[in-house]
Amino acid sequence: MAEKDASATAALTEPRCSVARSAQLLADRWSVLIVRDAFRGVTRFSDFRSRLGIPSDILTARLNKLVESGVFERRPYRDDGGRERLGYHLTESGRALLPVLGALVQWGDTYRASEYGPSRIYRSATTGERLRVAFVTESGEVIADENVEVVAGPGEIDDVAPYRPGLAPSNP
Amino acid sequence: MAEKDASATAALTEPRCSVARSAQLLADRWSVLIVRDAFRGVTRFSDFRSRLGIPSDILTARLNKLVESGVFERRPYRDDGGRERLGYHLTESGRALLPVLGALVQWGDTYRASEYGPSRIYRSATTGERLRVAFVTESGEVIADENVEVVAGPGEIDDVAPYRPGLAPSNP
DNA sequence: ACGATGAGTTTGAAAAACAAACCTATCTCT
DNA sequence: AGAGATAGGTTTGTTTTTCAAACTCATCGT
Repeated sequence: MAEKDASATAALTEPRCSVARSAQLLADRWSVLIVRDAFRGVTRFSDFRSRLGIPSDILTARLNKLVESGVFERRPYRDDGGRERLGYHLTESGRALLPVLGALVQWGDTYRASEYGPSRIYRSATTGERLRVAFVTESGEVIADENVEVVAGPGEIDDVAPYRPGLAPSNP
Repeated sequence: MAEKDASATAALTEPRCSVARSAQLLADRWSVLIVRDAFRGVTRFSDFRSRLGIPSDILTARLNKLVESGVFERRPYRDDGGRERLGYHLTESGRALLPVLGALVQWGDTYRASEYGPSRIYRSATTGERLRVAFVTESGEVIADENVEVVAGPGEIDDVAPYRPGLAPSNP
């Protein structure tokens, strides 16, 4: 209850590393699949439930967490001859997860390919061209992964080395 | 042991959806952080352990899983006056996860920003320009998320609608 | 009033994660 | 040769989380 507790909690639950913060929310067996299905147009509790085969208490818990963290918002809807209910819709923040899913799909299709071929294909809505996920500069130039380096930002606490693709990690 | 079992198992453990396959491997509390640290140059069991605060039995299990699935490979090393040991190094497949981490960082920095600023910054190794993750065509044109659509591929089993950014998911 | 339906809760059993102690092979030092 | 030291794990017993199945609750059309 004291401020000390609040900040101690924050230190534990709000790590400085974005990967850790994002992972805290998304890195469990179900959350990613829930978001994936949301991008496929699923909004209803019972649809998530039947498509994923997820226990309903877990679904409740995950949806609550995702709503609290602003990935989903609840929006009322009503079927003909039905009571008003709440559907789960991606917010702007939720829709911004598309590149995460895109990157995941791309990796899965490349390195853990299924015998059936890709199940989802990313295309330009305007030209229909096939898309992939890549690093780009602000001026729109595509940079190959081998030419990407990762360095410490202001939030970095760690004394760890930058990642440089040429210099293989630590012990070559 | 019969073929039937094998394929039934495959159906359960090797879903057609790349998101599901990738998530199966990476979407747990620790795997993402292990891979993140690997990109920061960590290779040793004890370094993963002390940096992450992960129980060692869990770390063993995760590293085994990641080695089995080809994200890491074990490589022997020897410190001065030490016995030979095995380090864990990202394979090509593991290094190909960089865009996944990049996308995750970008989302976290944007929608769940820490008060300290980003902890890791992605730059061009050649020009130093700041990078972001985006969808691009094969000819290198950057496509905004709003102009990305996702359609069923050959592996799709589902009768679900394509994702189109304009047409808000299902219940607008 | 009555049953149907969607969206959850509750309950008790099974699986996974956890912390801490322990083990093991090889090294250095004596 | 024997005594630590150390990295990299296993083992053990407890706590959390997940799971499946049953149950509740509010509201609808009949």
